[in-house]
Amino acid sequence: MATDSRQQQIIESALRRFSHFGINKTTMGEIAEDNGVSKANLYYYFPDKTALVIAVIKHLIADSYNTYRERAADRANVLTCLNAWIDVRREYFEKYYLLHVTLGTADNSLNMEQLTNIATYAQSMESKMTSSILEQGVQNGELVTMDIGATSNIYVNILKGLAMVYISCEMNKDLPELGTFTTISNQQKLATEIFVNGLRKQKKQ
Amino acid sequence: MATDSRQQQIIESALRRFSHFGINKTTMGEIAEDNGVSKANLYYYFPDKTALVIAVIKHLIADSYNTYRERAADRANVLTCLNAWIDVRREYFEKYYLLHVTLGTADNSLNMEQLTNIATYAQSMESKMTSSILEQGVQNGELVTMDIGATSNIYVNILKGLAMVYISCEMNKDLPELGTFTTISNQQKLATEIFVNGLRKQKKQ
DNA sequence: TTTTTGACTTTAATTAAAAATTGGTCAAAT
DNA sequence: ATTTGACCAATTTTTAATTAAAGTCAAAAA
Repeated sequence: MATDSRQQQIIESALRRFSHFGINKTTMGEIAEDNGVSKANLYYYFPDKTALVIAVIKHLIADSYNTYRERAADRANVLTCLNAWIDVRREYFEKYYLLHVTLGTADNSLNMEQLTNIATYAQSMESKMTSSILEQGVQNGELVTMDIGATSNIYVNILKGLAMVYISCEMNKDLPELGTFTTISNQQKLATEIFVNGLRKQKKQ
Repeated sequence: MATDSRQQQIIESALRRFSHFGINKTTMGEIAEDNGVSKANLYYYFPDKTALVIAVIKHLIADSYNTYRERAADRANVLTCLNAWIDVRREYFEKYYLLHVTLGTADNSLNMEQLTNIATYAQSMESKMTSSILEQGVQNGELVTMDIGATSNIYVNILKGLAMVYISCEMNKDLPELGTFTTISNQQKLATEIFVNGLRKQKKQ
């Protein structure tokens, strides 16, 4: 369908603006201009700005999971899988940093309830993906049996929390220092190593 | 010294106001009134508002460490020590929540650089305390040898990060739900259990 | 000398109104 | 089915006026 591909086109152009200038500083008029159509026409494809933002985020979620799957097809153990996932996370976080942070400081023109919902959805997707990695580890005999839902949930929150800790330090500046994203993923990997170790089944000697 | 005890008195009254109304909504005039002295006299004891805030925070840090030491004198293993520390953290965080959060959204009348410094100091103190717990665990033979500085550092950031994750959800409301603090400390304890497990030395069989 | 204060200055927060921008709508055109 | 110019309502941004609070100081009180 032509409508569908035009929607994709709009989503990608919106993503560019959101990640360059943030959500609030990107107007529907500008996005329309970028696509060579009128603002009114934009509203033929998306009912409101919130819907467009959500479409962009869902696009990003799907994209990052595809990237991970391509890359992690042959990873054998839990630690390498999680490290690969952390790398993907870092790349997307660094690339679309402004989109991420401006989600938290959104305009009143955006529907905060819907934005909260999509954030919850994103986290549940991440927890689901972590679950499947842990699940595999349990079935391999690599990890002890555990409450996989609760464990992956807390693991995701640990990653998220570590990112927040280091990002909050750079909040005064307009954009964070280049090294911050690397610092975050390094800390996340260090934490992951200890965390996975704590779930590891002891080899019988 | 009378001056010293008067300072202590001012610190305690300021702490009450800071934790009830936040730092920004507490004026030096009000603190002076609470102590039955003029505002000008307050500036005889503290050079500026920032200095008073810092004195209050240092008081709180010392107080919480004393509480921990009293309580954890006979704790034997690493996990119970860290859990005891998490409980102390929770009590102080809940009690002085508004002081904590208003530190991050401070007025321009406060010296942000000095405030950042005291926050860094607080974290280094916490890291030091965690270090001594881990150190003891290593010497007990309970934990493997490790880079204690780096490990305690990341552990403190995990605790801090988990708190940030759950607090950020309640940021829209004026004050967070009652259960949030319990949720945070429960998650912190769960993470701690896995974390300590990951540092545990394997018993020879 | 140490402590205290009233009166003062300066800086920052708050408020209110005006102007500009932007999200969103709709009938009509293609 | 798609597109648009013209339009409205709501929001943000700007500006200036007002208020309030941080911080100072010479002089008094202890």
